[in-house]
Amino acid sequence: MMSEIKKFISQALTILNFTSVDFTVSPPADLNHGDYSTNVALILAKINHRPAKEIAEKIVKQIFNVNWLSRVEVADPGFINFYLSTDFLLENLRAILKQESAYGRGRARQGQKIIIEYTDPNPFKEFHIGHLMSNTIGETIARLIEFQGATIKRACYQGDVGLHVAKAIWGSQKLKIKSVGEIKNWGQAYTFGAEKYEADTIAKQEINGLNRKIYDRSDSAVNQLYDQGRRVSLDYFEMIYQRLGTKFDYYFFESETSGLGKKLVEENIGQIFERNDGAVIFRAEKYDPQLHTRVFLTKENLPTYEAKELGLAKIKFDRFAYDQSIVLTGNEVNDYFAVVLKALTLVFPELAAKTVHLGHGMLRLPSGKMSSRTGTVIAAENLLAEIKTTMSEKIAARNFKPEEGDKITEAVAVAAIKYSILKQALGRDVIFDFAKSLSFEGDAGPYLQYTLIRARAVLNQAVVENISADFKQIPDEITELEHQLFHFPEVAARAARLYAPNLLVTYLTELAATFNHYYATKQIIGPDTGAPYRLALTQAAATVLANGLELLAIPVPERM
RNA sequence: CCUCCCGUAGUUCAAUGGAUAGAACAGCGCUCUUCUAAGGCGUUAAUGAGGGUUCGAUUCCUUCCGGGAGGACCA
Repeated sequence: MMSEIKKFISQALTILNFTSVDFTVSPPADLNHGDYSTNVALILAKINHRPAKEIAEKIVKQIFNVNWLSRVEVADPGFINFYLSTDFLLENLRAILKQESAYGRGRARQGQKIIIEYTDPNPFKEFHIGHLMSNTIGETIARLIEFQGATIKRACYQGDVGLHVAKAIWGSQKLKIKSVGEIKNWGQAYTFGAEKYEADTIAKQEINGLNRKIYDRSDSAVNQLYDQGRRVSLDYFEMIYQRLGTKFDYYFFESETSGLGKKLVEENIGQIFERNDGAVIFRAEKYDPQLHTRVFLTKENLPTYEAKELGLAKIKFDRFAYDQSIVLTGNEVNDYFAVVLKALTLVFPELAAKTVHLGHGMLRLPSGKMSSRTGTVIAAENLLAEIKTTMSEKIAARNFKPEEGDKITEAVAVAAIKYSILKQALGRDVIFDFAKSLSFEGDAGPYLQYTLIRARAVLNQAVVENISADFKQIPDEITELEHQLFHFPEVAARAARLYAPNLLVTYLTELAATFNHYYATKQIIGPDTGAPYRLALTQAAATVLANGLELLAIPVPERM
């Protein structure tokens, strides 16, 4: 509808002999100002030295016989507001009931092949709340883009070689850990190894030696530990992905990108890269003063993460010939990813042009940054467990059977943490407030779940009472709900275009509030003849909430 | 020292250069003989400071103040 309105205005401008200008048509922040609003008159006012309202009036007079608009009005200081007609909005409700889970789909990415990399935990190390954050955001962005018609491949890139692996294996040897089949023992082994590496020079030498053995696989005892630890880690990650609703299509490992990365750098020494003090470096500041020099091959002739990233770009493309490659990481690597991307534009210009890097913020606790190096790391699993424990007390009051109660706590815990991550703009840190996340009131994941479950409860009750949704008896006044439901596809499209899940979260929260208000003020299954229409509206609201929660990858229990 | 990101109610967050800067939590006061009160209704409260661009600035530019991240052989 936005483009139709834009077209009407352009035509009006031609008829009125106004110069064509760049103007916007968009839903205003406040739906009381119409379903759409344009600033065209404000822009023309200056050029034509006439009051904006006068110009707006002239434009409005040129717009007639549009059956999907109920009115077009001019508002101070010169906005033109467009209100959709009741008939049009009712037609949309019918469309929602018909399309169900497909309602809201867009075509902005139709036919595109997109690969998105996120989560990226390292085997042998903890899957901490930073990974939880990356997974949550990445999964939602993947779903948003998929909803716009793209073919999406989800990728996870994992560091299965390198010093952290040597630290973990060294730790497991020193601690004489017997059951290396348990993930928690590996976390302990890594922490021990990492501490000693910093504090003890002998340990440091041993770990460095071990690192070489791992790299060339020359020691069968080490190989056995390595293989077992890697498998345990990967299996464990898989269990978490299942809880969070992610299914990866591709797994890439540093052990496979390092060879190609190294080769790509070596082939371009003298042109793109240069030798310096024994290492091979890339002077990115030569191309952009905001960038800096980074090492791609160390003195030991080992590829750094930067070099591996070049190899990874190519390996991804060979696996899936993408139109776009999205890489989601923590924003602490923003500057350095910019350097890598610059190098990539010189090595593979066509791949670099298709690559987008997104940096998300950190999940912080009131005590500060979590880090696996300082030992204050919080495992994602522990955080979820903590939330579940607190919640189970609340759930107990509701007398669910233990099995269902556990399902509910799981779903609500996932919703609580995911919501707090997704509700804010990408790139901003999330201060995780236990008390607030556990309160489950107001602006939170469980609020959305609760609202949907409640709507469904009404619909179920209607089945029991044998009343079905219908459009025969339309009320004189429709509510804000009908308007909001219409805007869902636009919000989903915008959230996808801007990689901004928070826009969808805000929309869904507002929609839930509107529905809850409706629920509180109207008896949906009431004694009057209006029940069928109210059920249709309830059904539509439930559908949009469900579709939205699906995009956020927030599970919805049957009851709560 | 340099680069990047960020400063919005007491707190945690929103806001596509637009209209009266939205929520939630905390506080105060209401609200279940009706479909789930994890709900609804009311109420107090904010753009770090100064310049600039603009019809219009939380948003763009600039200076300062404050916080965070990064800056050669880890990632």
